[in-house]
Amino acid sequence: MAHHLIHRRATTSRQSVEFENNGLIPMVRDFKMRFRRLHSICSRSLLNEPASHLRAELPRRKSPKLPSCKPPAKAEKVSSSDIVQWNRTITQHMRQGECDSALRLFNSMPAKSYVSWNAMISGYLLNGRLDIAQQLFDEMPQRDLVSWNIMLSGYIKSKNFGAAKMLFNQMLVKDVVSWNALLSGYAQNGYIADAKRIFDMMPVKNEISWNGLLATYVQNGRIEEARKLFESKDNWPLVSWNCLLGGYLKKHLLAEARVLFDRMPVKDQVSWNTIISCHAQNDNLEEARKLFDESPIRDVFTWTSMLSGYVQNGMVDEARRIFDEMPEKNEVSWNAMIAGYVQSKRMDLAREFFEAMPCKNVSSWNTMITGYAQNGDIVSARSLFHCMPCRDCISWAAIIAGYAQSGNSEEALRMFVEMKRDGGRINRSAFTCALSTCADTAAFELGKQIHGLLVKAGYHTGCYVGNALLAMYCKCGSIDEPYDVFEEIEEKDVVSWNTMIVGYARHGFGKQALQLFKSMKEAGFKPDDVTMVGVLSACGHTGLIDKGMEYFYSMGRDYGITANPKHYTCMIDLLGRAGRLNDAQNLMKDMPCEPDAATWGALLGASRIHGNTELGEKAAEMIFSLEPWNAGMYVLLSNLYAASGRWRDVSKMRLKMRDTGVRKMPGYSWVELQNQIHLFSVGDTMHPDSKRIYAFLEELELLMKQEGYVSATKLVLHDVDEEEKAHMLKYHSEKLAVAFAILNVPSGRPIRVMKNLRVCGDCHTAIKIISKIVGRLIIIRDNNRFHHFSGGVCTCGDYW
DNA sequence: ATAGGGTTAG
Repeated sequence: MAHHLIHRRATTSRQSVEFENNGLIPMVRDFKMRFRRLHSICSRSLLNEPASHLRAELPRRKSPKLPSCKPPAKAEKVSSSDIVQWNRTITQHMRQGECDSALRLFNSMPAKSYVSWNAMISGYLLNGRLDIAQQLFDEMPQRDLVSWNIMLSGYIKSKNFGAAKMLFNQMLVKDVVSWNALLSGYAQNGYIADAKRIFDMMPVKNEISWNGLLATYVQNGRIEEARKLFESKDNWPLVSWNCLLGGYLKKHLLAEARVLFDRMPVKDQVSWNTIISCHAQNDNLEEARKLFDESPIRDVFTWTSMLSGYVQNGMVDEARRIFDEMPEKNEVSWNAMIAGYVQSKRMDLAREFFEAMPCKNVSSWNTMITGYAQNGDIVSARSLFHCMPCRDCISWAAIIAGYAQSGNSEEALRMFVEMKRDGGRINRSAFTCALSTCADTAAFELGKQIHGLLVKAGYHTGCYVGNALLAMYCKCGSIDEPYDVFEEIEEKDVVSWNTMIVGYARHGFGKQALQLFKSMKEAGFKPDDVTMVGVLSACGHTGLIDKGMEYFYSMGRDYGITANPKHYTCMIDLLGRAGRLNDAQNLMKDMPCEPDAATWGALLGASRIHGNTELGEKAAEMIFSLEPWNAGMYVLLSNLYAASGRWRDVSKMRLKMRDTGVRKMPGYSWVELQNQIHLFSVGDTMHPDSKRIYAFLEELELLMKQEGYVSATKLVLHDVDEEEKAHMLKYHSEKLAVAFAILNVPSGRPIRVMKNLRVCGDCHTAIKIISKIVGRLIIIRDNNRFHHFSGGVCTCGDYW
């Protein structure tokens, strides 16, 4: 386990609140801040780079020849048209990524204007050098409004929204460009309501402002609001038409997109490309092809849209034809082709194209890594990951997912920690992956720390990440925290609701699950098959037999959901719990699909609880034929025999297991304590605290006897063979883990124990009483559900 | 000559 890897607890506090005062900050403060910043930048640059970029002189590296413009070397007076010419050249150089030669020009200018400085700043920002841009901005003798606006958008583009807001507030004069930039900052950071507020506050609006609000809605998936805004006004410029069209594309609203496209008064190449990919991505390749042929111009985007349309529809050979036909290819086209081969599991061809690709970028590497990982070749994925020239957050996410999916959770989490240490930005997908790995391995402590990082990154309100976070808490045995997470998800989808409902159900909180189901419908969501599994099992847990039946029989009519084996399993469970074994059997006979092992398992469980050995045997036979390797079922049947005193059959089962070569998976229970996993097996004496644990258990037994508890093992010992007897005399792993946790988890905090198998019945009874004696909440996760023991009762209602 | 809005791949 990798839990010891992060020792420091992540802070969950939000970043400090930023001030906002509409730019009415006194001059003095502005200068003081500026001075302090300037000072710190200067001393920093003395340590790192001797600011050669700024203090003029020529940078060390050789730069290409300068364009024709000759600087007037000896001129004493510089005409303004000369300065304009210089400025223009600086911009040209910057656009070609030639920062050094631009700087050389700048340094050799006999006279500079605002524009010269601004062009330099803007150029550095264009080339990703926020640090130098900032330094120049601070050093320039005077700034005009454009300087401020350049810096403002620079901060926003480099994801420094906090700095952007500060800068905006420091601006004494603002124009519509400044406001528009701020608006787009709010939009890009997902602050929809704030963006609207800014829009309403703007003293002057132009068409870019209107488009900014429209883009806010589109970028954040609020397509309905975007549509409403768009229809509220006429005369939108072409970009806005394209913007809404792009929104429809993202939401796969093909019909809406088509209507809008046909309504467009003017269409440019972007509009054609968008509508083509709209059709291509929505299984309408014929129409896409027609539009492709109709399109007045076909640029790389047009061709690539078509290509990726074929790829997305699994038509990799057609994609290849397009690829070969394309007059011009860029890295996106190559990557799409590689992705096509990856998807069709032709990794050798993907590799061939990858090797042949002249312009590999990070995405090409990422596609290959993801491909290898998804095709189960973690070794190749890993080797590409290690030799790629530069990694981004997607590369990390891909390798983390690869490890997680190949069952190597430990390595997956280790990579996450390493990625964090690497210092780069962690994207949503890496978070989601790491969280679901935590969920699978019940790495609660790490999961909570990741939650802290999520809040800092501002991702916790997002739907995908939020759902993963929610699932992590549910699967790690918590039920209050997930609800908080659930509430914080800003745009809940069906999965969010389902995760929460199923979470409640698995924890035995049937009432809450059904309440949430009600809210879900009120919120306008249409339940799907997963929702109904949650609802039906919640009904089972709460003993609402009739209600459950009603939901089961009406879900087709109300929501168009056909019952699958999972729904039937819930119903068998529900009827079984109520002792209605005949009804359960009849229901199974009525199933339109063949019952699977889980469904028979539910029947076996019901038979066991109600002591119906005959039915249990029948169910077990079915399970053995369907899943001969399912050791759990042999054990279950064996327990059923034991409960009815059929000891000979118990040993027969043992023989049968031996003959079929099925090995009972050894039972383990574990407790996570301060980033360490404490693992226990039956009768375990390996733990350093072993003596204390056993002494405590004996002490507990005395108290439990006073509560009327009689150990089931003591009752049946005389009929068990020697081996079994020795086994039963020992404490089961869950008891050891619970005792250890009571001794070590600070009082007031819940005790969480994980077990890889079903909780033993005797232990279940014992732990109920223990929860009462010690006055603690004990939560046990077994292989398929949660038990919350408190005050002598368990949320499973003694049926699991 | 410098600042604000839209489309394609992973």
